[in-house]
Amino acid sequence: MKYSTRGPRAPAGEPLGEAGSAAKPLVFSLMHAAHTVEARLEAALEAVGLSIAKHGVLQLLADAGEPLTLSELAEQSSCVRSNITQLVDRLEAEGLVQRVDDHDDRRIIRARLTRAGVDRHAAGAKAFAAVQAEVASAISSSDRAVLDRLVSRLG
Amino acid sequence: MKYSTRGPRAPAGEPLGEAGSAAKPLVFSLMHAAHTVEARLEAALEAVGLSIAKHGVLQLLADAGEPLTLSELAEQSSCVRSNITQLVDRLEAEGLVQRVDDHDDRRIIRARLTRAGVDRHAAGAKAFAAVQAEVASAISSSDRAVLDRLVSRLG
DNA sequence: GAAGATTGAACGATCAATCTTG
DNA sequence: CAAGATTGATCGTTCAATCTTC
Repeated sequence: MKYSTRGPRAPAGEPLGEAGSAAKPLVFSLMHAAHTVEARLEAALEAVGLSIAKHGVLQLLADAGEPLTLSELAEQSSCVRSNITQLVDRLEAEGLVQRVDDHDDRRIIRARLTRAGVDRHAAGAKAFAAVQAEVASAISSSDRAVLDRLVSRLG
Repeated sequence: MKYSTRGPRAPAGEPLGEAGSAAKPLVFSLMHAAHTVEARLEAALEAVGLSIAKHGVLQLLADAGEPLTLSELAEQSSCVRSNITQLVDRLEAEGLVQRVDDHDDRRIIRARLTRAGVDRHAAGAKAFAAVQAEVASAISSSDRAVLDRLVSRLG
């Protein structure tokens, strides 16, 4: 979910004395930062007709360089299979991917990038990279180190 | 959206030479950290029968200490009004809030915490605070300062 | 007409249940 | 029965269109 960016307005048992240090809980700072970045990614991708989710699937297929089964896509996206079913439905409706059957195992269905899908992915990757660079430039490498430590402690 | 936690497997133009420093783009580190925290919040709230969104609304009502109009809830939640309409539908169906009409202006509808809503909010706030404390304890105050700077630069 | 709320459609996500194939 | 994919339900979110009331 898109957690509200504003923390509790008047935290119940707010410990006074930290007046100047803006005691907004870490949790909110973190989520606010992440949502800001996500919003930028969404805006950049929207300009080329993609969502983050769609770009994610196209990226996986482009990286693989060959069609992937829907289960593989689900696993690599860390989501459930039914999610991919629907995402691929929409991508297919837009003509960006195509379902292809496996002739050996008829349970298996792969998603294949179409010509349009390859093009769209290229545009998406460009937009995505631009945001990434923009964000990276706002952050010093020492800040980055802190963030990495944070991630590893939280993960 | 719940952005995939894993960055690009083999970034296109990956600049070699930073081998040891795990060159996963900042963007991914940040979102991964945020999603980890969000997942913990979700799990903690689920245990008391709440989602992050529902807890958010209950929190606003509890903070206000009085019924709020649906528009006020939407504004303070940074979401569109229709979102609140449906959220309040579900909260009302669960008996946690109640819609109350305004007798002066018949367009206005307020959400009021029920007794059960007050109790549920208390449980949610406790669960929420526990996660907050847990996260805070994993982070030094100097790291916190970095994160705050990050937020302000990104916002 | 503008404001407050609702409804309907769509997207992205999850879960449970089902269908088909192995 | 397992595995792969789909369907249907629900949640949270947005947007566009509508209804009622000011």
